[in-house]
Amino acid sequence: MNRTVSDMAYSLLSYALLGLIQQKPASGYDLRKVFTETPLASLSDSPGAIYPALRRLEERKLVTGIVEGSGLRQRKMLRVTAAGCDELKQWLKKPLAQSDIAHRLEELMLRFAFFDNVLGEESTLQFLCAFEAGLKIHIPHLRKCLNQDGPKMALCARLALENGVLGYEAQLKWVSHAIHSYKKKVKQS
Amino acid sequence: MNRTVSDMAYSLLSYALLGLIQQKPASGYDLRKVFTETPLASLSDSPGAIYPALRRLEERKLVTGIVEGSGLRQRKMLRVTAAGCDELKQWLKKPLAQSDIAHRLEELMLRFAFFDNVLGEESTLQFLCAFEAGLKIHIPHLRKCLNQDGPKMALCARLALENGVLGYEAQLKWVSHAIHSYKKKVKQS
DNA sequence: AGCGCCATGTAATGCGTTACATGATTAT
DNA sequence: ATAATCATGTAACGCATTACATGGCGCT
Repeated sequence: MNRTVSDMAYSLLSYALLGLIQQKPASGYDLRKVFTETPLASLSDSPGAIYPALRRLEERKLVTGIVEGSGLRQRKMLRVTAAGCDELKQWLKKPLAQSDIAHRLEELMLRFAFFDNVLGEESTLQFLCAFEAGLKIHIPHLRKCLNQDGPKMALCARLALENGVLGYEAQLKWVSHAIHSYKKKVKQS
Repeated sequence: MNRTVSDMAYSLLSYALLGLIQQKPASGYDLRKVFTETPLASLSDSPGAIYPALRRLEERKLVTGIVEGSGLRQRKMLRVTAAGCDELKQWLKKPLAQSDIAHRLEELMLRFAFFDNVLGEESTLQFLCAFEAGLKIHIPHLRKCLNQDGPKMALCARLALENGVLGYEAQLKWVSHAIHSYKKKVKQS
């Protein structure tokens, strides 16, 4: 997977939590519900994952928590610090590598979902165009694999590979739709 | 993610290795190359993941290794045992849950890619039909989210959600193509 | 009175990541 | 000769998983 420390200072879960808290201050319980109830996020909703991750974010001063305890029954509301917002922005701005397209599509989409109000219009369009360009390189490569090895492969294996190709082609359709939507919005503002 | 021990006795990587070894006896190095060079498998190709995983498979008697050492420069060729083949079959035969469709599509496709020569035609078609049925439940659910929350969401977040929906719709197209291909093959034999 | 939800955690365990290490063989 | 590839590992580390634990609150 060739991922070095500089690529990922924090875990995906941490970034997702950071992004959600940035959108709207929330408690650990709120965040858990996002992962259990909403379709986005195939991330862990278990308290054993979330609370330690939040503690780490707090230790590293990316978020701060204020206990909203009316008596007992306390709720710790978390909000991002300036450093946290900066760290999030760094993550979102990471240039997208071809290997991200080949192996980490979910991470790319998770990042993109947090672009609003953090990255500007220019960066967003840049991301989408880079994504489109990457897909246009990756898809022919996959098709070549399919044409070369497909006839030799057993049926299910070949169908699974075709599934991958069709998935990427759907991504390509999406990205041109996304670019169109985004440009329309830019013009309106 | 609600995954209990009975759901996943071994890691995804372990099953992928087991499946590949079942297809064709291989050395650790061969298996690494599969993960670095072929498009299928977003799994780790690092020796620190693969060799320990192979050792565990050997300890648990799911594979056996014979050292093919012409002098030095040894190569340990691994092949599945009867127990290993059985364990693989158990994994492949697991009934697919709705949560698999919502959160673990990659795992489903990985499983499907190993169906050839392990599961029969009936199980394979059953899997595809269950997958299709699951998608037909999941897609309207996602669409509903999009229609309800979409207007309230910021643009990138909404586009990311749309990306998910389009992805699942591509899956639905694929599955009907796959069922068609598979039925054609069954008739021929 | 008891059940389910709110709300936050901890402990043991297993596994993947990263980085390091070793040595043989083939190509240039 | 020396770089790249073959081939297999180990050690420290971080993090997710699983299961367990605690207690208040609201409803019936």
